[in-house]
Amino acid sequence: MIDPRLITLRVFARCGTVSATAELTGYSPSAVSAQLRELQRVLGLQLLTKDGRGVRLTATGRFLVAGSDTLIADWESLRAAAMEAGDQVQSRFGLGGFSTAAAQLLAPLAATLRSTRPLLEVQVLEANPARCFDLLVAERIDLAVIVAMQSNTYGEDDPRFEQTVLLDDPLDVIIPADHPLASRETVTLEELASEPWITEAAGSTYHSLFTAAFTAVGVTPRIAHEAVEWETQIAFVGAGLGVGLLPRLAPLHSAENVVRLRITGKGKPARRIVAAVRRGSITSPLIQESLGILQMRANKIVSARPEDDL
Amino acid sequence: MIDPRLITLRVFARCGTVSATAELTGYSPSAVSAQLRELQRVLGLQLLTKDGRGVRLTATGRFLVAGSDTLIADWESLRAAAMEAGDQVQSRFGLGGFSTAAAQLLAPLAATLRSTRPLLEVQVLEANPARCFDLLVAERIDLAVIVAMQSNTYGEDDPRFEQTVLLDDPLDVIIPADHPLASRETVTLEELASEPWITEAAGSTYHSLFTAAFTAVGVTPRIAHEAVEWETQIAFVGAGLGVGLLPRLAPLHSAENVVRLRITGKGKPARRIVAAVRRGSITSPLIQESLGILQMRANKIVSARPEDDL
DNA sequence: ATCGATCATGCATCTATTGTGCACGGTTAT
DNA sequence: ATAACCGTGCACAATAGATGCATGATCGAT
Repeated sequence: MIDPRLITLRVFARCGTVSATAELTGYSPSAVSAQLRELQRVLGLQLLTKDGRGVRLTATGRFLVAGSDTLIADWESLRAAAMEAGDQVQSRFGLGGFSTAAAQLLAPLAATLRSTRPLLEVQVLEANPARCFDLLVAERIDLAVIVAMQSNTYGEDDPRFEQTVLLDDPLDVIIPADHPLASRETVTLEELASEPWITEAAGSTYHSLFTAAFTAVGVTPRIAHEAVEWETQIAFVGAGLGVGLLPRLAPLHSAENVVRLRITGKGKPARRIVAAVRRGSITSPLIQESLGILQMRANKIVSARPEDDL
Repeated sequence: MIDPRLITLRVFARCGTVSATAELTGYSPSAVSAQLRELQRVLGLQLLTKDGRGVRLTATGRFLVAGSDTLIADWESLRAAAMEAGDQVQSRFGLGGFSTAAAQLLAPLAATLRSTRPLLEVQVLEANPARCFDLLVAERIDLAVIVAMQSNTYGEDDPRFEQTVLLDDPLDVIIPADHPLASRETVTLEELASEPWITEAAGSTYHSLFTAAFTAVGVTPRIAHEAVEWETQIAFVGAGLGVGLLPRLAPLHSAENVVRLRITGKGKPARRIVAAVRRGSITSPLIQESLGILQMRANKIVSARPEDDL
């Protein structure tokens, strides 16, 4: 309902370049350029200035973008209230999420929605957390499921988003099936301190989670191997190369030679899974229903494993 | 910046029929119909129902329209602030007003703006007060100058408009030049109680002003003739057919055989001239400038006449 | 300093949206 | 019953808007 050109401007304010804006919004760079030019013309305002080989927001532009936060939120709020009052939902619904979250939570959600609301057009986009927020601003998606990290999570008071904790996804240990501890039901990180560890590449989303878990118990683990995907990591463990941490949400499938154990003791690492929506839209019936489904699904998976796993 | 289809819906909410909405917005009825249909489709909401040979807002529709008031006001407010911050003004500016107000106040304003801001596209629409408010909602005009009446003025708290009093335009008496009182500078209504009066048709905008003036002094005037335009009324007075009331803003031009006298005594009738804008836009530089010009112009005219007149 | 990469924008082209005009069906009032 | 009115569907036209490529400008690296 808000002029798409203003949305484009807001996306530009986030990413700073026309090309990136084009990529995020799904337009071509020319279209973004034309839209921004047209926006300035119709408002009679100079919003952009040349800056090197790129363009940059003017003070007026920044002012407009900042002020538009409440405008967008108000619209979302109004739309949500109208949906609720009319007992109807929108025709399109975009979901975004990262890796395991997307696979384990979003896919079932999308499937459920498709069956309960056949005429609803559901679209799922896999994207990392930062991009998810961009996609929310760009209105490509309406709901994002992300792993909360200091780097990507926004404050409670961010005027653009509203976030609700879905669950704290505990990290389990995966060890080779022939490992001495494999028959145990739970372990502590201290017991595994001297093991060779398999983790993600330093700087990746989950690596900081890994280090945080061990600094909590005062142990410095030895990193033997690095993997990018969970599947790879699991395979490494299965091959006896070491042990690793695996979020409970991540499925083991029926990997041979690998056992999942719960962690006990004072170091109980977990990653926080958060749902983010555009501010104001949280009361929308479809969002509410989706959050319920996600939460139910998440709790079921977390409480079920590892007993029922494999 | 707000989707024009929502504006169309808001206009429809005011006037109730597609045809009237089309006339007000400048679209064809088919276009309005298509816009409303499209709006419902994209929102996934049913906003209209068939009602006899017309259509009517659903509860959801009314809800949406009511809620959109603040949205529009927020946008106007933001735009005004951005204009102010950027020290720039919009490229188009629509003015609306009624009869003498339009002629005496808006025309000079438009002329001034045209000269001081050559690249600003100024448009003036003559329309009665009620229509002016419709045109404001339809965003055909941005500023309206109207004569305040209980019937057309809206409360201070109306979420759609903001109104500021420009001036109280006093009513003068016009009498034939050969009338015994013609050499006087001021008269009271009581002195003219027995004169044959010339007024507007009963039920017209100014007729109630006429009656209100006399009820205030407890006199029941004899209405001899009725005219629709000021010019006609002045001609009647010039022909010696009676006396009449003329707002000071209305020019006598250099009508032969007619004299304008100020009214003294406890019955000092006046009509209130009000400027109305969409809520939120009042702080816009262009609006502020226009209000200043209008006020100055109005005060000059009111204080100058009738001495400098003819 | 040169070359390549990146970025924004203008232009020609095409597409798709959107408005118009007319005709039709349904409803109300005379 | 007839006429007036209202809203809507359809064919057509106009306009807005997106694309892809080319261009110019800037920055970084060799």
